[in-house]
Amino acid sequence: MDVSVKGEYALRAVFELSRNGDPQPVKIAKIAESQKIPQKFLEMILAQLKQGGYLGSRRGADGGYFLAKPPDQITVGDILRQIDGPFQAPKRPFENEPGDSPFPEMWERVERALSCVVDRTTFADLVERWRQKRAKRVLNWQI
Amino acid sequence: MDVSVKGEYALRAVFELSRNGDPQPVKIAKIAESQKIPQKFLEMILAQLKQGGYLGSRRGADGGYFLAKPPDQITVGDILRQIDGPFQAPKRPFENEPGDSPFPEMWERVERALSCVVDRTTFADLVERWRQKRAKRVLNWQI
DNA sequence: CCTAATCTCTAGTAGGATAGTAGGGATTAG
DNA sequence: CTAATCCCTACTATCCTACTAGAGATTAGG
Repeated sequence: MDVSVKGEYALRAVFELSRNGDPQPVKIAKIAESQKIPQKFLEMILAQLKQGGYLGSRRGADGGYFLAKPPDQITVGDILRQIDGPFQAPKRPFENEPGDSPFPEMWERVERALSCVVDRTTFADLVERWRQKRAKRVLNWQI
Repeated sequence: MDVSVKGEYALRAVFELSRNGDPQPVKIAKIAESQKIPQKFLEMILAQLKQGGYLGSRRGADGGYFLAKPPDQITVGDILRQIDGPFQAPKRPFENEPGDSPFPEMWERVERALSCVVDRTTFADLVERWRQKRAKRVLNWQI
C-alpha cells in the first residue's frame, strides 16, 4: 500500500483532533509536538485538509484547527486520498492494452479490498479502539 | 496501492510466459515486443525474477526465459514482492509511538485485505479469466 | 572449433517526487 | 495596539523511478 509520510502525518493529526473532542481550536504547535511532526510541514498538511473540507481553522491569538465534521463522518480513506491523491489512477502507460488483459479487473478487486478497510474505518472507530487498548493496559498495570 | 511500472511489467512478463505454456524458453526480445516493454529494462526485471526462483533461463542461441514453477504456484503477490519489496515495511519513522496508537493494527488489516487478493490470485487464474473473456468476445463478434 | 545469437553484469543518468525549510503577510483576542 | 497565531509563496537537498549503454559469458548449430 505504501502510504507517504505526509499521509501518515495527516492521519495522526486528524486522530489528535478527534481524540480530545474539544470544539476548541488546537494550535498547530501543539499537534506538531504531541505527534512529533515538523511544524512547518504540518502547516501545509493541515491547510490541505482544510481545503478538502475536513478541518476548519481560526487565526490570531487563541486560534487553531478543529474538525469540520464529527469524527464518525471522516474516514481514513478520505484523508489519504485528500493528501496523496487517488490510490491508483495516475500514470498508467498501459491503457493501450489489447483489451483482453486480465489485469484491470484484478486491480479493481485490489481497490475494493482496500476500500473495505480504509473507507469503513472512521476516526471515531480509531478513537474507540485506542481507548479500549488503553483501558486494557491500565488493567494489566494494576495486576 | 500504487504499484510501480516495473512491477506491472513483471506481472505482464510472467503472464506472457504462463499464457503460451510452452516449456520452450521465450526470448527477451519477444516478450518485450508482445508486451511493449523496453527490452533492456525487461532484462533487469527478468533477472530479478529468476533470482527469486520464479523463472529459469537458458543462454546462447535459442535461449530464453521460462517458468520455474507451474503457473498455479505463482501468485501476483509473489511477483510484486520480489520486484517492489514488501508492501509496507520499510521507512516507518513512527515505531517510537506511544505504544497505544491505533494505526499499526489498521495497517495490518489493510495488508490482510490486500493479501486476500494478490496472494490468492495465481497466474493460472489470470490465464483462465483471460481465455474466458476472449471466448466471450469472439462470440459477440460472430453475432 | 567458430560464429551468431542470446542471456548477464556493471555503470550511469535525466527527471520527478518526497520531505522538508524560510520568511514574511493576514487576522484576531485581549 | 500588540502578541499570537494561521496563511501563502517560494526554495532545496535527497532519493527513487524508469530507463540506457556497453561489454562479457554461454550455448546451438554447422
